[in-house]
Amino acid sequence: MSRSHPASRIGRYRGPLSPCVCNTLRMATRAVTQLYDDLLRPSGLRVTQFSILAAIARMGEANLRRLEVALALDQTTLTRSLNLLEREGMIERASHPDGRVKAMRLAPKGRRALEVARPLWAQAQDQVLRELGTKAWADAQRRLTHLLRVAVEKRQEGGPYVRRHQR
Amino acid sequence: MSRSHPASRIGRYRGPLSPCVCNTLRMATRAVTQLYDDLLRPSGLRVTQFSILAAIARMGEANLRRLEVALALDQTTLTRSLNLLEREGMIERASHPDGRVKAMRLAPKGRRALEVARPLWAQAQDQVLRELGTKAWADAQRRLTHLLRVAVEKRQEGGPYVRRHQR
DNA sequence: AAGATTCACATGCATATGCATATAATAGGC
DNA sequence: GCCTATTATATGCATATGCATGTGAATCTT
Repeated sequence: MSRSHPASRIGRYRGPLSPCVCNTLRMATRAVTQLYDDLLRPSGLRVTQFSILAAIARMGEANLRRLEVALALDQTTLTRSLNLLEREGMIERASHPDGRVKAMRLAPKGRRALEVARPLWAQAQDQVLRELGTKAWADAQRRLTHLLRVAVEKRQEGGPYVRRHQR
Repeated sequence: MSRSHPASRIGRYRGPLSPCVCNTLRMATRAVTQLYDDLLRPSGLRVTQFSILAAIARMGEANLRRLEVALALDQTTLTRSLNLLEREGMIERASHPDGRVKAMRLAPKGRRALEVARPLWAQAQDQVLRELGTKAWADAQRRLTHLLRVAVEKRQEGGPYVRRHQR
């Protein structure tokens, strides 16, 4: 198992891996994503897909705009992710009066997958919270959510280097 | 600028966006990455590339294994990222006694790009730390780094659902 | 109601990410 | 030294991500 060796070296490392907030977040996110994905594997869902399905389940019926807001995920990414989930039979289209809107809801297969995934997700969540501490995470979550809001607001203001296409 | 509208809706949202640690991390990481990338744009580097170049600069000379450990980034991802940086002329090969090792170091162009990028990175870092609070971030970083280590250790132990290829 | 504008979504392109596996080179055991 | 195991990196495949832009449908303006 050669792939496990560098892991053990990471395991021995002490001290901050990088002073960059973004890089630290990216590193932690990669590792945590792998942890969730490992545990979710029997459900056939990755954590990214699980999050989207769970969001749709919460909303009952969803479209790109609402999901873009709820998941802070670019619309163009969502278009493709939803197409994948639709091809897999996890979600299906729902009719909508506005001809522009592509409303989607859970399909039976998606509902079943979600039911299988939930307890697996809970395991991953437990493992992570045990390490972070529930209280510390509540605090971190507040701060990350605040940061998320601010970052989004900054670019909507349009800073000097935020290139957007204008018409 | 239609792309900015959903952003403004995210801006109005209050409360936790998701109870899932992984999803919260992913959302925050996406937003923060965009903030850094926006500011880094004049340097021609994305924050992912910046992190790799900075790591190589710290090491002086690097190979995949060392970077895999330092960046907690899969070796196969690094192979491709380094190829891109090499094609761009940011890094170059350095000779190495072990014929298997692909040692790399900064090329002049990479050194220059890094110098352009550093103050831009500092701006992004400042903006983020101003929101998070330097002290709170120090705490969060400790926890995230700990979590990273634990997540990596968990999969090196090989949990029930961690499929690895054996020979 | 026609024309312009806005809105919701899709597409082309490029990078980022990781799993499963392949390949090449070194190290070890005999 | 030879055969095998290990190590370092690469490749095939698939998803994730976002920028720039395209397309079609609703809305607004006059």
